Amino acid sequence: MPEASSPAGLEDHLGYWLRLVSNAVSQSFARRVEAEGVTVAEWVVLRALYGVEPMAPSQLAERMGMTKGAISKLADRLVAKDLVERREAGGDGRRQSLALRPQGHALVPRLAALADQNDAGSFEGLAPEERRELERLLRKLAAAHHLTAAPTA
Amino acid sequence: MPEASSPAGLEDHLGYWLRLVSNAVSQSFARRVEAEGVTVAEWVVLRALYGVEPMAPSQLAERMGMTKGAISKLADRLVAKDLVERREAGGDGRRQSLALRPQGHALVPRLAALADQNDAGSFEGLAPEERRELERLLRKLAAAHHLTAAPTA
DNA sequence: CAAAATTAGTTTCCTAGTCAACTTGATATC
DNA sequence: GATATCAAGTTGACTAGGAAACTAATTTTG
Repeated sequence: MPEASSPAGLEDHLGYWLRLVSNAVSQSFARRVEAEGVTVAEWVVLRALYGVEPMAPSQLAERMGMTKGAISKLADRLVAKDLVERREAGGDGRRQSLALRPQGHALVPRLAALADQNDAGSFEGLAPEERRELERLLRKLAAAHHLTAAPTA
Repeated sequence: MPEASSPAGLEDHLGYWLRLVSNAVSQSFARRVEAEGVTVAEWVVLRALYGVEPMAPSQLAERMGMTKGAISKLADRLVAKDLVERREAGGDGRRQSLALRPQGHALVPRLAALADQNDAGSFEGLAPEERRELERLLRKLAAAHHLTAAPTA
């Protein structure tokens, strides 16, 4: 606990530790997936599109907590890499839907393996029950903040 | 648990939940400090310089896990805002040191209060003992990854 | 002590986001 | 049915950071 008279320090905030560890884990994962030519955000999109019906950009934006502008550019990059395909959706000329192309579909399991490895490496410092507890706490916070996030399932 | 045959989903990774919650907490904090005209990274620098001897940019870079290039620009912005001062350090013409200017010093307690509020709001979904446990786990991970981070003390 | 290597910080180019203005298509209202 | 409004996506200006080339000052080495 800090002295009564001094302002709270960085280390006194849970948010600080969260950001510190999260950034390290994400950077580690970014380095891994870079070898497959994609970014973390691109992995999230690819996985979200895997094994489900084609999805609207706006839906992705909501799930990923990104703006529609960001998704638009992200989709551009994935299309340029031939991993994802844009289609006109339904009768509505505005709506489109994004779907995996074969190359993108094939990539998902490899990226998932990298994610598995990264998780294993990043959290090996915790005992199994600690990992479970961490997950429980994080999920609880996500729920409390209505971070509905990726159903992928 | 995912089916044996399907690749792991986003939700199956602890890193995913960590990033999700961390981003939400950081964005929330970013919105708060914006009212004081600074960014989260700037708060970290200001707090790190508060109540200690002037510090070299390279030292800050290491503590914050940022490149020296990033710190150089960050320092530029803080100097432009008159919150921080650059000095030539010691006899070595290369080294410099960064120190708070009065305005910067005065700002720290106000930003610390915002950080307190943000932490309170972000983690109110957890019981006190859960918060302590989360902090313990995060610190343990930080230590395991040699994220020595900010001593501020 | 001159030349080479090293170190601290800066700068340039690039990437990936946000925000807000814009375009275009659909819907609602009069 | 013309017009106003709304919704989906795109675009452009801007921001923050990383990587690597660069500058300048010090230190090491021959």
